[in-house]
Amino acid sequence: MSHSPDPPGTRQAQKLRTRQALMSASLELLEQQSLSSLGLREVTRAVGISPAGFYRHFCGIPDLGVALVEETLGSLRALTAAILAETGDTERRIARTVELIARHVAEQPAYFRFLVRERTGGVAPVRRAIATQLDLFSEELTEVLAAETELRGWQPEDLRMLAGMYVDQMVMTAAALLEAGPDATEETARITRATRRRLRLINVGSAHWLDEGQPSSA
Amino acid sequence: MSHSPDPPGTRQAQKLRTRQALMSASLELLEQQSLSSLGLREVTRAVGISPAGFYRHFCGIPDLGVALVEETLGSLRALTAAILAETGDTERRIARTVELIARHVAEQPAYFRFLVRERTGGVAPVRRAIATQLDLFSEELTEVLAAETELRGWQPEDLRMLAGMYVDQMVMTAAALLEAGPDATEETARITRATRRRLRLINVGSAHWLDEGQPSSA
DNA sequence: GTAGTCAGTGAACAGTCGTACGCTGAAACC
DNA sequence: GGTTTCAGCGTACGACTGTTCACTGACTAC
Repeated sequence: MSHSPDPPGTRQAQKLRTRQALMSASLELLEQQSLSSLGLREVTRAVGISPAGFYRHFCGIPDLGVALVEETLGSLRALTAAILAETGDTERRIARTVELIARHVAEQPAYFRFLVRERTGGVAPVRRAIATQLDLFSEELTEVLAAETELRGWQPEDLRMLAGMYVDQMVMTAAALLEAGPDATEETARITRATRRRLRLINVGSAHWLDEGQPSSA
Repeated sequence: MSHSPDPPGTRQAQKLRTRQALMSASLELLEQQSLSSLGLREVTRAVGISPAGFYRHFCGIPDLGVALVEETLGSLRALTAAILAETGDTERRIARTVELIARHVAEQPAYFRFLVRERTGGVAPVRRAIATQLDLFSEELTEVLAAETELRGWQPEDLRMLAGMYVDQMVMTAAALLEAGPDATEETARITRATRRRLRLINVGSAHWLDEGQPSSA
């Protein structure tokens, strides 16, 4: 029997699979607690490997946390890319943006919950990793905004400020939606409505920023 | 010796003092971790009482957390009262508001760190308690805004939205200042500058809200 | 085919954890 | 005065924690 001697790369593939299992199991456990209280044994038990096996993949829970940040990045990238691809008039873009946030949060609640919770959590390296990523998105958004015709003539620092407000608004909306839970349709509607209103206010503010927003005119 | 038989109420006073010690010790320990990983023994050890003694004051760590929320309220009340008492033109009020936030956070970092961290932390009752309090502040602020002459003619829901933005902006600023640390004067200046800019944008937005902010005009 | 690599094991380590029990001694009460 | 109350103690319990070590056995490379 010329059975192929197991597909090549079986070794490394299996290792990756276990690593992935550790991460997604952690993500599940983290829905009800925070990273600083997550136990190493708790994770390995959920995956079905021995505690010692954990160290073949991570040198500790904080390390796993940082890895989770990087994985979570995927969800965030997909969301922001979808938002930035949005076209149409302002009101339509606001509606679609909020819609997109709500859908992504509903589809991948664990990722967003992790980000929102550990952004201010008790594990410094994870906090830093999340902050770095959000800053990165903010910078990307700044560049996109710089190309916007409505924002012609804006100072770079003002553009950064505006981008930061959008990013923070996204995070806060995600946090509120998660807190409401998946079945609270009425509360969810309330949150998305409030977010649309906020984005509208920010847009009105930017429309008149150059008229009276700069302190130099004082 | 007609020594007074100890001031009356010694018993209750001592109990209160121990309770207070438990709470402030917890607050200190929480600067480096989150509530869901805070150990009961860890707290009693810091205070110098036996683990069993803890139960004379709280029925568990989550209970202590909720009590901490109520205590923390004092700091928040002082801050918001100071902000609301501010007068003068818009730009001056913005500057003073941000100044006040920075000072309060610098003077009572532990309280604000606790609020910011546990607002999205892993302990549901504490999360709810903080959300309730922040909602309360938001409502109070809504009523104050309703009396503002510049906001005459605003819909109640729009006022609530604006108040919510201010509150969230406060929380986010506090979070950023805490993350920077007390000695990062340059970073602190950067943060306060950015916050002033944001508040300015919100103000410009509200100044033109009635002109074009309402979706009914579409 | 044979030697080497290495993901995962299983046992043991010294701690820590939350909780329960009955006790003590001082404050509070009548 | 005597009696009651009760904050805090000491001890003990079983369960759980992170980390280490030498090990096995399936995969890989030559």
